[in-house]
Amino acid sequence: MYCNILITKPFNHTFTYKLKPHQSVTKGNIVLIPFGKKNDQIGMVYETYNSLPTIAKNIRLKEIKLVFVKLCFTKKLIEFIDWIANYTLAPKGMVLKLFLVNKKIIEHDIKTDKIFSFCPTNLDLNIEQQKAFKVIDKSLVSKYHPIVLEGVTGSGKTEVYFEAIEKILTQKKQALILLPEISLTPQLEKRFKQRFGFYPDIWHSKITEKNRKDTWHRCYQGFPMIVVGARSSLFLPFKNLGLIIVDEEHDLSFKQEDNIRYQARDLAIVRAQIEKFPIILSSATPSLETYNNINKKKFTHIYLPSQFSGLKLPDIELINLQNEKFKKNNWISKKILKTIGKCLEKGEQSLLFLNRRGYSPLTLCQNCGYRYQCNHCTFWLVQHKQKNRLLCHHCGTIYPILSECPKCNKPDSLKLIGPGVERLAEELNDFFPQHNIGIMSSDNTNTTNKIKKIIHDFENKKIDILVATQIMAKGYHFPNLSFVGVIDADAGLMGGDIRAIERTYNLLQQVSGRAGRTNKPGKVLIQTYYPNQPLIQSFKNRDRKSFIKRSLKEREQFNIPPFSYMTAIIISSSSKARAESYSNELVKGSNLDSGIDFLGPVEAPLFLLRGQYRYRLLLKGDRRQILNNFTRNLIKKYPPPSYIRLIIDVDPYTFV
DNA sequence: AGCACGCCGACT
DNA sequence: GTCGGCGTGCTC
Repeated sequence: MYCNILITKPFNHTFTYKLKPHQSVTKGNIVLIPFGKKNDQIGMVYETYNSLPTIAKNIRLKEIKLVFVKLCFTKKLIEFIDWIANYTLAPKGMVLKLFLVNKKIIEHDIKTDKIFSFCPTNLDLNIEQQKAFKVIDKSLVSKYHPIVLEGVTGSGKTEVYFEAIEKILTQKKQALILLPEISLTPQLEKRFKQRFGFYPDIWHSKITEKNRKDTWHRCYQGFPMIVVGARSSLFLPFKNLGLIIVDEEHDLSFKQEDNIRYQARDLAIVRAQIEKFPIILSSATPSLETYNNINKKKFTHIYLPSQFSGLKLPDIELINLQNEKFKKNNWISKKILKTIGKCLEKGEQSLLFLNRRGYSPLTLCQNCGYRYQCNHCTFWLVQHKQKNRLLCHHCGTIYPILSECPKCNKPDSLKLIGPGVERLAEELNDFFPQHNIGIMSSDNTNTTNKIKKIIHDFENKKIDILVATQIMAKGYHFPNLSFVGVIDADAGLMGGDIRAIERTYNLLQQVSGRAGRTNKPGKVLIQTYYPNQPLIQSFKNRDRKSFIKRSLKEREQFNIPPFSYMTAIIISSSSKARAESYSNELVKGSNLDSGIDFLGPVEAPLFLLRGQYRYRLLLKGDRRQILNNFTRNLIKKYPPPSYIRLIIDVDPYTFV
């Protein structure tokens, strides 16, 4: 007997192997095989033959080393793998690798000593929540359309989907809650425990090897369980999955941008379709794509109004920076300072939001104008005062802070342009020296203990004013926070990136949602140079509907997603000339009558990244399948030489 | 993706 | 002389 095996390496094709006399396999079996110099690589049986297949005539076939008899992927799971590879244009072997993770997990021997015990509880939902749950409940049995659960922060979306999970638990099935970021898991874990009395399984890149093995195998065995996880948990081998929740559906982190490129939320919808179970997309600010699907009646829409939760929405006010006179190296307006002062008097906390890490985003020489730039990337270096260094936020390279200009050698000539969170904290300190000012950014929240400490300090009023980046915009609940100041609402509106506008809107909404959540309404002040900008206006008037409507209309006019399909091809090489000439070859080689629009090649936004020169091509078409076939044929016709690295990004998030 | 083979520069 | 840089090609 012979079989073709898909290996967890970047191949689209299978490799043929011989079976040992006593072995037998079926499609989906996980096996250990010799491959190249290694003699124990993991793979999956993809086709089986009773006699030698013709393709493998001139090759010395190797034998399968070991068949994991207990491990066999189902037809539906293989269908899902094939679908992902076909859609994302990633090598099938790499897609398989997402599911098989690593050898240690596969080889782990399975023991089920855990006992599943769960007592249903009856929880009080308010009228609106009950109404919402009724819609979900109906689809839990009859199903099919993905359900969008929309409601502002604090309106009780979690309680509603917990109710659905309870139902899944009583049916002894499995459910998955997908979160956009690891940092959100502890919060949800805690709430879950409070609600259900036991902890869910956690799955993301930082869990321990033991938990990883345990969770993977219990998923595979179909043990009743709830998994809370980041993107990668979508690739767990659930045998008995009955529901997926995608929390913070709109979050751009669901789009994986390194390694294999995929949109976890979109793939979750596909998995639900293939395996025939319901899926709930939960968000305070559903994405444009999702709204479009609601409009087209592909998704069911549930809206949770906030007024039933006793929640008071904060008062939003704009500050026109054009009328503001700032002292040198000051960025906080008088009105914000005054409001913070009032809060401090009342013993309430404030938060300043600026989405910029470090002390200063740009350093230049006052004498010769030299700008500090990363040696490997087209990117300014960011000054970090706390860690006393310059840092490239793209590749992470650390540079020392020099006392003189590296170009003209003039001492003490360096000037720091613009603020980061560290610098704002310094400014605040000048005004409120007797109060505690905290900083929260990815630089000081990179371990769970550090996060816990900051959250704890803020909750216990050891911090009076917190200066934070977007890292705090998600999920945290600070009961005594009554004021939020946005330092630069205009950041992210420039640069022609259409998604940036949507992102800014969401960020503003999330950030201002932090203000005054318990019984007293909060205050939000927003600094902007463009108070009449449509986005700013619709945000101030809480008119997200018209914002969405206008954005969708714009996209329809320009025929961009979700009204067309795009694929980006990123061509990179350490040689600029080689990258350029291969890019041109691709463009010349493409048939102009194909109905596919071709843009580029252009220098990628980060032209030099980690020492690689990068060009971008953008393909646009009306149908995904046609566009994908076109892309596949193009690459087949012009296979990249080994000195060129190709990244194919299906549904790219930046259209530059 | 790994890994080995092989061809060039710069060290004891 | 050789150590090691990475460009190139192969894996049933």
